[in-house]
This record gives sequence, C-alpha cells and structure tokens, in this order.
Amino acid sequence: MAGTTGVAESLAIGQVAERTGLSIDTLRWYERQGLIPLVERTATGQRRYPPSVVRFIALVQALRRTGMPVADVRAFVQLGGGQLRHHTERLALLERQERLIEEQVRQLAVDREVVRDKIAVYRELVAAGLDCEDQPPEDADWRTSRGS
Amino acid sequence: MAGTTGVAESLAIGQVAERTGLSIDTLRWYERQGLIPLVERTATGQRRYPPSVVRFIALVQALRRTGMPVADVRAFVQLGGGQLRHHTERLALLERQERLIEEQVRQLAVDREVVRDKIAVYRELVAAGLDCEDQPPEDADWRTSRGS
DNA sequence: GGTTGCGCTGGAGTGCACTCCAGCTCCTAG
DNA sequence: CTAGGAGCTGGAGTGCACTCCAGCGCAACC
Repeated sequence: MAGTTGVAESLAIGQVAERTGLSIDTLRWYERQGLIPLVERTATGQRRYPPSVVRFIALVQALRRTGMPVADVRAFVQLGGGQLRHHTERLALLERQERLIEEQVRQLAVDREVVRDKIAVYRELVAAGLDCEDQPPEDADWRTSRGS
Repeated sequence: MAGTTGVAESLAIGQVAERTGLSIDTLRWYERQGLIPLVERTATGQRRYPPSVVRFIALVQALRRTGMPVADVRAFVQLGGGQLRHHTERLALLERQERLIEEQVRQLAVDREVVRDKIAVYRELVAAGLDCEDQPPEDADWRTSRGS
C-alpha cells in the first residue's frame, strides 16, 4: 500500500477528487488561486492531503456552491496570511454568507412555487385533451395570448 | 401618458427591466436567443410587452435562477415551434426541473449546516479570547493542523 | 525493459451568460 | 428648434471559473 507512507491518513489528489467531486484540475487550480492551502508533498513532489485539509475543502465547496465568488473565498482563506487568527473577521464573512444562504432558500422556495404553478397549468391542459398536434388552436399562439 | 397607446397594459422594455430586475440588454439578448417571444412593436419599432409575456419572463427567470441553462430554456420555449402544443413534453421538462430544485433545496440545507458549524467553531475561538494578533499560536498553523 | 497509471508544471483554451458600444431614430419638453 | 431621454441594431468584448493540453518524472507490474 503506497498510501500509508508519510502522514498516516493523508490522501492523494485523485482520492480527494473522488471524495469531494471536484476534478483534479480544479483542486490544483484552487490551490494556485489560494482557496486551499499549499499541502505537503511526498519526496517525489506529489500532493498529500491530510484530513484537516479535506475537511477545509468541504467548507470551500459549501461557500462556492452557495455563490461566494472565488475571489471572496480567497479573501476568507488568506485573512491573516493563512494563520489561525483574525477569527472575528472570518466569523463576520461566514455570518454574511449565512444570511445570503437564507436569502437563497427564500428565493428557491419562490422559484419552486412558480414552476409548480406552471406544472399545474400544463397538467390541466393535458387533462383537458389539448395535447399534441391534434386540434391545434392556431389563433391561441402563446406569443400573443392574453388569457390567464 | 404615452404608455396607454396601443395594446392597453403593454410595457416598454425599460419598465419590464425595472419590474423583472433583468437588464434591458439581457431582455433583448433573451429575445434574440429565443427565451422570450418576439414581442409586438410600436409603429416606430419599439418593443411592447403584454402582461402575458411579462408573466412568461417570470417563469424564464425562475428556470434560469434554478440553474437551467439558456439552451434548455430555449428548448422548452421552442417546443412545437413556439405554439401552444407539446404540452406533455413541456410538462416533463418542468417536472424534471422541479426535481432538480428539490435537490438544490437539500444541498442548500447541507451547505448552510456546514457554514453554521464553522460559525460555531469561530464563535468559540473568539469567546475563548483567541482573537486578533495577541498570543498567536504559531505552531497551530491551519495548513497542517490535525486537531479536530 | 517497455508500458501503464498516477501525478507534476505552466500556460493556453473553452463555455457560458451576459454586457458594452457606436451610430442611429423617435418623441417630448423647454 | 434643439437638447435630453428612451429605444433600436449588429457585433465586439468581458468576466468568471474552470478545463485541457504537452511534455515530463516516478513506480509497479508483466
């Protein structure tokens, strides 16, 4: 087993890609961009990701998925030059993001309602037999229809 | 009032932009891309958006915001050549999108939890007085820390 | 001892969704 | 009658976030 050399539970980049769903290229790109720490390397220069970094990547993914731009994630990560300080600022950034997430939850609920309503409309139309090509209501073109 | 000429409640592009939050350029671009019908024009060539189209734009926005690519929205819109037919197919597309939205709701909940947990961690650190520059734990660099 | 697999670097390329602009036409108000 | 504001077209440009190489180094297996 090659994995058990070095720092116990550390993973190779391919394994991290598999577990996180990020591509190998993206992991390296994130590192170059400063979203992920410069991880340790093996003697031959291969990256080894300790559990703490894998966990950190999960946070980065949560931030990215919830719409935080790469530049902002970088700012978050690099606060205090990558050291464990400036907790207050990081806290503020996370709390801001939490608020943005709440907003997304609300928006998503609205959008889901819009889609559901439209689904209901189409279900009725289909149920009423107004499907397919038969009996096409040429004048009821959706481009200009002003019915409900 | 100029707006009351022509088709009753129709809006000019600027008003639609204001109401929807889309930019004027985006509205025109959506039209060229086939996400929005080719609306009526005034005698001088200006677009006039009837309420039905404004409502349709809201649906397009819901689809876009929930991650449907422009190409897919176009496919949805153009099913049946822009006529009121092919309801079954449109229904299927909308139901698929609804499922994707449910998935996003779940993912968002997970991500919110991740962020909240991290917030709790930082709150504890700050409460414990490990703020700012004072007493920097140089060895506890986050890049290599393996503590919980 | 070749070839297969994983990983490395630096830099170029891609896809998507807008966004901006020049140069024009109307219309209204002063 | 002119100045400002809204809108028009076609096409070029932008920003973001990856994604894809070419060309290389190791290590293991057959």
